[in-house]
Amino acid sequence: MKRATLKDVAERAGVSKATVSYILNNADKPITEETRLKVKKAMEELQYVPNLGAASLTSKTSKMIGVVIPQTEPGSQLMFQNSFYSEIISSIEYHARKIGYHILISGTEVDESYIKLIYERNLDAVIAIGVYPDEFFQQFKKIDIPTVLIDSYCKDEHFHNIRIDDELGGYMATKYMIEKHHTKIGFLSGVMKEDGVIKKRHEGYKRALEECGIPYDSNLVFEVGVDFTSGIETAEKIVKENIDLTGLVTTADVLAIGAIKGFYRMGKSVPEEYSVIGFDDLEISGYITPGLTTIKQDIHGKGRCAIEILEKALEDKNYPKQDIMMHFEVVERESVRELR
Amino acid sequence: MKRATLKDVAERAGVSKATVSYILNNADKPITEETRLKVKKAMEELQYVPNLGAASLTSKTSKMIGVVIPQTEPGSQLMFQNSFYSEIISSIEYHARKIGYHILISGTEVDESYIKLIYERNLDAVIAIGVYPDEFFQQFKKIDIPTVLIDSYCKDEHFHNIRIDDELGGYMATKYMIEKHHTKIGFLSGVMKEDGVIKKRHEGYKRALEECGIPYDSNLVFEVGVDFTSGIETAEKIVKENIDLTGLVTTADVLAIGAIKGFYRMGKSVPEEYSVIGFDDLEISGYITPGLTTIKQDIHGKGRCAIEILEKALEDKNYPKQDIMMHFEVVERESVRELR
DNA sequence: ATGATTTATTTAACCGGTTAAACGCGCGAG
DNA sequence: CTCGCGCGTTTAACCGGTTAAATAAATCAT
Repeated sequence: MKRATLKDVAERAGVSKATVSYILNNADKPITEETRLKVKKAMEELQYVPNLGAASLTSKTSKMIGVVIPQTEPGSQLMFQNSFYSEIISSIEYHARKIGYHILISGTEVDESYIKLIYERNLDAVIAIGVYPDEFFQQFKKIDIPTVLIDSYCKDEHFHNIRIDDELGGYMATKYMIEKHHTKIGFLSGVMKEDGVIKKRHEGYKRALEECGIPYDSNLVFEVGVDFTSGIETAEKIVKENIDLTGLVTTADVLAIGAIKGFYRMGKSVPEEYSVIGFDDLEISGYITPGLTTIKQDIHGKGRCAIEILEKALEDKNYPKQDIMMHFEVVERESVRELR
Repeated sequence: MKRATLKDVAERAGVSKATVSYILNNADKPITEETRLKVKKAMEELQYVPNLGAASLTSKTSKMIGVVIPQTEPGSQLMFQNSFYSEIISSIEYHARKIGYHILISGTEVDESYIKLIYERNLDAVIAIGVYPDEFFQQFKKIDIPTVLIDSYCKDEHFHNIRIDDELGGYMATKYMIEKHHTKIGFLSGVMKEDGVIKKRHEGYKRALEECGIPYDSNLVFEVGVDFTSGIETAEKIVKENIDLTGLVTTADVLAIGAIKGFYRMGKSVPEEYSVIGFDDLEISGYITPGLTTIKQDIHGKGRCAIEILEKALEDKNYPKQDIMMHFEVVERESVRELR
């Protein structure tokens, strides 16, 4: 009652293992229709399922793609602190499955041990989401497998890149506030890393202000963490310290949602007293009250695109490195009020 | 510049492959400290990383655990429609990693192809979250690997089970409403399956009503889907049709959040005009406005517990089947108002 | 001193596939 | 009639480990 192997199939069909293997992989070998049928029948009868692990031993391809996401808090149990990750991973998994790959998600602390995972499991490709220390990318360069970086701002042409024009995103969000006649606009973000997503958005924020003749005030910039709590605390601080602003541009929906909560806790309401604009457009953002006005990224598109690139790169070693810029747009809901 | 294999290590250390293998696996074999050191040194120098795929060929253990989640919408790209899944998976991944396992998440449509995944990848164990058709469990019984069912209500003693007392959960939520002096209490849930989670909670809802002398009214029971939209639509319907209730007991936070949105859209506010209680306590639930009063499940505990069971079951084939009942409690926030 | 044990290590078969090379065969060309 | 060739299939080595069994050396009991 044991599980059938390729050998069993071969014996039952009265052919050699090689023939079965060729048929299994639709290899480019001449096979009689008759033999093919015999073998297919045997597979059917034995309910044969190939052992991918064994196959990968010689074929050197595991049909698995690694997905790396940053571990903000080392040792944290929460892999998906930010729904952005779960949404993008949903999409990656879906499209990977369509082309016969499985994904292996790494909640690994970012260190050599991730490279280890690639070796251990013989991963065929990697998708890394987010910003990492340069050293991390150096390690990846050594292993020569197709790698897609999403939102990384790594300039190395050794990798495929998918990102958005973050500067423009920051600009658009700020501009939107200004169009609603806000002039005292804060900027709430995670910590800015050199050449990171957040820094770019911050530049866009500054450009929009400048363009409209609004002086930049560093007291209105809040560099915290990318989580609900940071949003709450900042909003509370704004109210408590009576910081003079009416609009808040944020770099993540979780920050915006937190800020709304913080204002509310201090007895202030959104958008009546404070306007808030998010970034990402998480699924939840349309369902909170008030609905969050935000910069909608095509999160699912990013996942799909990553797999599309890998599909080509996996079959053609010389597939040129891609640098994809995704589209985004403002979605208007209720968290920003038009002044006057 | 190729990657080192066990054979390379053996040669460099001047011992046989077997010795290296024994050392690698901390096998219960007598090995001189001297040899061990030599081998460790060689591994170090060659930066040896074992190939788990090759190992699993003979050892029959892949060090991978499959995680199945229900695909509500067939063909849906969204694997984590409900954050409940991403939260529990975070926890599973974290604890699995601690004991040296990786997880393989299946967004597979639930059919024979999942069983196929188990075979293909030689999975060592499976964790299935949610309710499935009986036929699905029958398939799992055939493959003899440790299986933990979370929230399944499958009575088969062939599996380990982790769940909560859903009847009591429904009861507590309803009772809570009643204690706040609500008497017209609706029940908003996903579709009830025979012996499913929702049915049990519904029974608890009825028991609480009965116990307090409140007549059960099937017009106040809304069996929809477990998603934001269903929540919104139901709330809108309640207002539009002027259905007479002041409190809404829901079976999921996403439903509750949707309902709050729906009420708001119809110009009604929570908790002033309608009180809503959720179920799960997702991370977001504490951060929306108003904060969601809900039945807090120990989501992370469920994940941890699943891995704890598997750890034991994997090392002891005769480890008895567990049936764990997790704890839960009401967390009070702002979505329920005390009447009068 | 001898046989029995124990300790440390090696041998070699095996896991379930893949794949380069070899093989037998029928057929058309010379 | 023989040679060369393409077709369909098989042979056998190999991938990178594991592990039962064998072996060699050291320790012990008698």
